[in-house]
Amino acid sequence: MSDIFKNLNPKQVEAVKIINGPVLVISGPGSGKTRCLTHRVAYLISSGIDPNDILAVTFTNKAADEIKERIQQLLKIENYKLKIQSASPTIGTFHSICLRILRREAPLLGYKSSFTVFDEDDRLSLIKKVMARLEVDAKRYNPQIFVRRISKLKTELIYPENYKPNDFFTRLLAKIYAAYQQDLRTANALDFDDLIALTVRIFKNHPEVLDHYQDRWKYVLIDEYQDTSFDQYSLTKLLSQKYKNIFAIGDDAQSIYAFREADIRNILNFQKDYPETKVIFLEQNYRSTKNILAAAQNIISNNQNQVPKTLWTDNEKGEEIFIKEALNERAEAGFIAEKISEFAGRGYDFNDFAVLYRTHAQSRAIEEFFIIHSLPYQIVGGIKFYERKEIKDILAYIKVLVNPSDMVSFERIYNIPARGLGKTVFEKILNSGEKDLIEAVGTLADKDEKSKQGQSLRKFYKTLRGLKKQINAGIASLIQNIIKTTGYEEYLKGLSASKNDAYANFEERMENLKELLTVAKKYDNIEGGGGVENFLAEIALMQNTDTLKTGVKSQNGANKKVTLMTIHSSKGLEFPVVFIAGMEEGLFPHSRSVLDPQELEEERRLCYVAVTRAKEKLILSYAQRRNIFGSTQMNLPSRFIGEIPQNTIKYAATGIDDDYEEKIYY
DNA sequence: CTGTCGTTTATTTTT
DNA sequence: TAAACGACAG
Repeated sequence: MSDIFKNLNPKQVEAVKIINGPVLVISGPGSGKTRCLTHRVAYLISSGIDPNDILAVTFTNKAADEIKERIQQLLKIENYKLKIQSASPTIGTFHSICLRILRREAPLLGYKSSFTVFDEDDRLSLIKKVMARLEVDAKRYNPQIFVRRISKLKTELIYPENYKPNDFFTRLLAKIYAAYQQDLRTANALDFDDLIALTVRIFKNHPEVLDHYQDRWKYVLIDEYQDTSFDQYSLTKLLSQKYKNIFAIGDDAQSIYAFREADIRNILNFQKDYPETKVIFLEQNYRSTKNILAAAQNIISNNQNQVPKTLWTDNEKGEEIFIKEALNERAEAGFIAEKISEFAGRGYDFNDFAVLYRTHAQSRAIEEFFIIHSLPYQIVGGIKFYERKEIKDILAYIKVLVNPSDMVSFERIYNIPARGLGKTVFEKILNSGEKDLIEAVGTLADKDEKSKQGQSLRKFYKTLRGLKKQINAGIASLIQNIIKTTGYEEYLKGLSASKNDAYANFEERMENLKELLTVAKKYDNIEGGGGVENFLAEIALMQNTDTLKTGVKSQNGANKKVTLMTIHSSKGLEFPVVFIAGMEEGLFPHSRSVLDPQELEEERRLCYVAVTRAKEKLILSYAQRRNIFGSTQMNLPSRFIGEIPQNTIKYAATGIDDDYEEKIYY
């Protein structure tokens, strides 16, 4: 029993031990948030609570996996006498948990349980289609605007039937929204926002269903509560309404996703929602030096909208925060590269370094200088595995086989590989009135047996029918069959042969398909894996290969790399040495945010997140001039620099060794 | 279908 | 500046 508390400080113990009633844990950066959460779950189980009664919700798959793993380890150590062998708590992302609920309950809303999940791409394609149909000029109105607005409405739980437009644009939006939602229905598909919002709708409209899930999960834990949006907030509130055993953990100061509808008020108002709440502050920081922590603290203290708290640490004072003024972004990049080379010789590995920036565009200059200095690096946030064409193509085939009403996926594949079918035929198939698009192909083929096109249709029909039969024969073999019977490999060969497609070479694409096969095989091997539908859905809810490859990452130092990424993607991570580049007014805080006090506060939180990633060394830099969209801008140093206490700062010498441009071009 | 040309637009993105 | 997209010609 005692092992659960062994590595916890008194505050953490307190948070872990309160079993009943609402608990809010405000957990500062580096204060052991995940530890607190996982130990709490372990403690609940050790106190005799049925693991089945526990639900833990996270935002990312990565977080869910980490929590699962750590709980398992804890329970192994504790070696409980309990039934934990057979039962385990439910741990997953908001989306995956709602997916599971909807697989059972979607018929209540008139969707088939086998519904497809549309990802970001599918959703955009569908919006474009809708706009074309309604003759909305895509030049005048960027389709993305509608995607965003609709997404926003859904997180506010507003659907077309209760949306009240009030001017020309919103009337247009309402029209598109209604058509889009209708099309989703026709396709028997849900988008990401639907997963949450429709679950909430079911809970609201069907009290008996809500009651069932309230009893199913009597203990609800939510990670990163500051990042919840209104729909997610509503969901957790409904779920925990009956037993009120809600445990929310997070840090208002690290709320940086307002632009994705995260609403900081959810955490700020938690006590209003649950008057019985016990609030616990985790303020001891185990990560950073005193200097770094002081800097972070001073920066964030300039925000009005926050829960007051005082972080402290037993760590040593550490070095001063290093600030470098560079002539331009190239000089800045050169400085960072040289510093890393210098430190790397003194006991640091390359993966001890992170270079953080506000915008992706900043990575280019840095990258260039890393190459010049032969520094190994990786950029986080590049092309996502599942967004690659070859992966999307094959998945689209599977989607059509599973859900022949999915016109978005069908549109993707009807002429890939090229089989002489054009847009006109596609429209015909779509407007045939047949719900099953595969059958529509067959019917159309029957109509004209003779023509070249008719024969092509017949062949396509046969291919799809043949594949459909193998749908339950294992996902891996299904994929192999798709590649074989459609001639996809030859198609890829042809693609890479056309000179324009330089970077997407054949071998690389085949490698990616192999990777997909590996995932599929893994999935096939899970007993009761839930079949193709769930394979597709889970993939839709998963972004990077990294998520899949955890554990494969080499630990042996063979390929240690400096990490380059946006501050947003650095949340939750830590590094011994952190560089924050582009500390300039207009860039950070971003010019789009400086006018609105709310947005400025979010930028400040972003800065707080960035600074608190650092364990030992923190190096900030800014450029006097920066090339931005072709023209040179002169920016003042970021106001955030001025919010750091002077006695923790050391300014680097400027001027003398700044001529990096000369160094390259002489 | 493919390539070219002009136009547009450039913050962050857990699902 | 440059890259991404869409229109349109071949």
